[in-house]
Amino acid sequence: MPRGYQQSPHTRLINRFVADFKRLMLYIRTDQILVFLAKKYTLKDLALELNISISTVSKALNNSPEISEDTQKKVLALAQLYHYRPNSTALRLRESRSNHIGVVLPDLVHHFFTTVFKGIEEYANARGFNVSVCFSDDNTQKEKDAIDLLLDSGVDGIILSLAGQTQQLAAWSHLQEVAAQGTHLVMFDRVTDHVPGDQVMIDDMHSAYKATQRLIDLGCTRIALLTTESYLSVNQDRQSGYIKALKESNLTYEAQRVLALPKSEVDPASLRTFFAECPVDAVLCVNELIAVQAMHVVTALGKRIPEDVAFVGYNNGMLSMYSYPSLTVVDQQGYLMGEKSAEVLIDKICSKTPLDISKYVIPTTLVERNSTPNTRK
Amino acid sequence: MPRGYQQSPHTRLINRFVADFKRLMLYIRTDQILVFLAKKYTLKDLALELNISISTVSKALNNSPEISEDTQKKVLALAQLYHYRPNSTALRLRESRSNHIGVVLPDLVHHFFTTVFKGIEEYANARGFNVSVCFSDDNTQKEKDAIDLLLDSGVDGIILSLAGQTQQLAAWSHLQEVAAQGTHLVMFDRVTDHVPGDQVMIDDMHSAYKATQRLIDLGCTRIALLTTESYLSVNQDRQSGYIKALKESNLTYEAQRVLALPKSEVDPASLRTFFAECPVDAVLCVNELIAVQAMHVVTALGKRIPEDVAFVGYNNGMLSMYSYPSLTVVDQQGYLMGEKSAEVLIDKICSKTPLDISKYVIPTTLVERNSTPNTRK
DNA sequence: AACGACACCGAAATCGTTATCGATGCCTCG
DNA sequence: CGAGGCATCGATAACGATTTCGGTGTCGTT
Repeated sequence: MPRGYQQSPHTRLINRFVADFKRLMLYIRTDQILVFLAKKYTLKDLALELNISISTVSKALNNSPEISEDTQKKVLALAQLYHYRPNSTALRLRESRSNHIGVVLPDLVHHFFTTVFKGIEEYANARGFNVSVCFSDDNTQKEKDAIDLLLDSGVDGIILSLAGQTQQLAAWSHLQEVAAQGTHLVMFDRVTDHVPGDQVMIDDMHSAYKATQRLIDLGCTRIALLTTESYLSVNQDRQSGYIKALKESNLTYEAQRVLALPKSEVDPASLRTFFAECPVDAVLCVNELIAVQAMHVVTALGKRIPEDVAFVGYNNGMLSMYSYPSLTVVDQQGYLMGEKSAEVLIDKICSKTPLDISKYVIPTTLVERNSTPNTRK
Repeated sequence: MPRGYQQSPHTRLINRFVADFKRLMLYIRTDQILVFLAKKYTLKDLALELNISISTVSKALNNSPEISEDTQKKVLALAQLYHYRPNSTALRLRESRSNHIGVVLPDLVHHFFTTVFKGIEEYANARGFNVSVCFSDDNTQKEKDAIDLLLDSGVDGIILSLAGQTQQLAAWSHLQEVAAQGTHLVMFDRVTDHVPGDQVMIDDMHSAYKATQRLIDLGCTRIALLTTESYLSVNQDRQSGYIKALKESNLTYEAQRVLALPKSEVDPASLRTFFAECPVDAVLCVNELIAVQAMHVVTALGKRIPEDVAFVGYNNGMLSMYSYPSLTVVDQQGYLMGEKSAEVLIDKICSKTPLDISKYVIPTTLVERNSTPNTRK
């Protein structure tokens, strides 16, 4: 026997019998062909069965030139027969990379986050990365738990949009922990400078400015703003843009035309009193959910959209598309934002030299539909 | 020196200096405090620094009784200082469990899948499991790729809802591969018996039967069905339920009152011709997207909802809630379905003895809103 | 004084994989 | 016939953590 000089042939034979016997026992015990087949095969199993060493099997499967064609064929055949897949955990341990990123989202009911996530997922998958998701429900404690879970699961990086409460409380310690673990962080949409990490966002101020400007161009002069309570930085920026556009056109900014709703739910009654007391000819809403509900209220008050009141919202989602009338919106291009976030993160993970922290601004577009007139009144 | 009899004190000292030196070099090279701190600390690092063995550090961190209080305090202090976290990959390799499940969804634009996913995610997180998501876009090849990615990433189990194309082509091999890998599989909503795995679903036939029955009770006699092209088993079942209810009430089932739309997009023109040519007093739609669009068309034709035409849809989503009029729907209780799927899967993963394959039926409810009259006509 | 119990700690195996470094024959060439 | 090259393969370390087992010194008991 030409092989087997380093380990006695007898040992090999015995080992093989032991392996076979174990499988047989497993088979008999469960009495199910499927479970029998479902054993996770390792290099060791293949090696024992073929009576060659683990290294040889590994090299054969990896197309190493130092393995004879004959051996390689045998190995490949057996591997295929047993549906062998390398144990990814072992690989990760060696490579000390998991090809795995985590995403923390405030929620998933908003169409915006759904599309961002889609962008992240598709880009990451295309580069062979797995994506785990957690939700913060705009709650700081849940955000912390989510980050802990992701860090403990060994992700290479995290993409996150800040929970509302976190921005409100300015509680950054759980996020700084991410950097302390040497895990890369990318924030999108709701970002902060208090935590080291890249930022991907839209220019909220400018987009609101442009949307308001468009309403003014269409002949509107009494423009309302429906926003949420102020702790979300993006909404503050949008309000700034709204005010800037008004001032530039010499329209007075009246605080009574701004309604800040509690984020959790929209109260139709407060909308009714607002629109009843405050005559307006246009409304800018910081999301589509508020917009469609406001449109219902305004319609119920006997006003026509867009002739009497024009509406512009944010988020190019299903509600905007299929509302009646369909809603003109600022498209935040969530898909692009997701793609960019994933790209930035994965580039960082893959690069050896540390890259600088940077900020990216995704352009927005105004999608005009039937809630705004197509010509100046 | 009481300790150090197994390894010479000199070796220890040298090792510690080497460790310190390496860290120093890293520090100088990157010139960033943060990166300096961001080094991933291992048990080895702590052990070198404290001049004790790796085993001792491990036992100290795990509250082993055989470690002196003194030593444990020192270890814990250093671990905290360096933000030590055990390397999860190494743990997984030992435990041969990843505490990680994968989810494959046809898409995320449908509110239904969003809620199911939320249910899965929250339940899994509560039990310390990570959740990775992939999308099939109703495409068999992408479904296969997604499963490959998940299997390669070493998930303990997979939750999936079949891609439309997969059901159409009856292509099951990539799903059987999951079982062959010894990975547990749970299917929800769109399920099949051709693949070994648990099933969580609603009783589509019965829910459509009940919805149709309700319309009949409200005095409707000419009830239309808007469905998608037939390869989705759930929609076939719903059609059966619809037909059954008609027959039981001695209403004739007329094929012309059933419109099967291509899944990709709803063509308003075909809806217009359908409603123009086919006088109906009620419509059952297999999802909310079709329903709201049909409502727009019917409204445009001058009919009133619900007085002239009543509408019932599926999926209790944002569109149903905020459409005008708001839509009566069959609530599939996506959240419950997600929770149940995750529960079944994780129970299987955690149990040592193989459990039998089983099917679970989640009850549906009819959420009545303004698209159906509240009393009999 | 000798022996055993006990407290405390370290070495080594293990999980599955890859990469490095030998090691073995065989063949060829001088 | 011996040396060296080549083709082919195996042993081993390493990744980071846990756990079993064994070892050391101390102290108390007889």
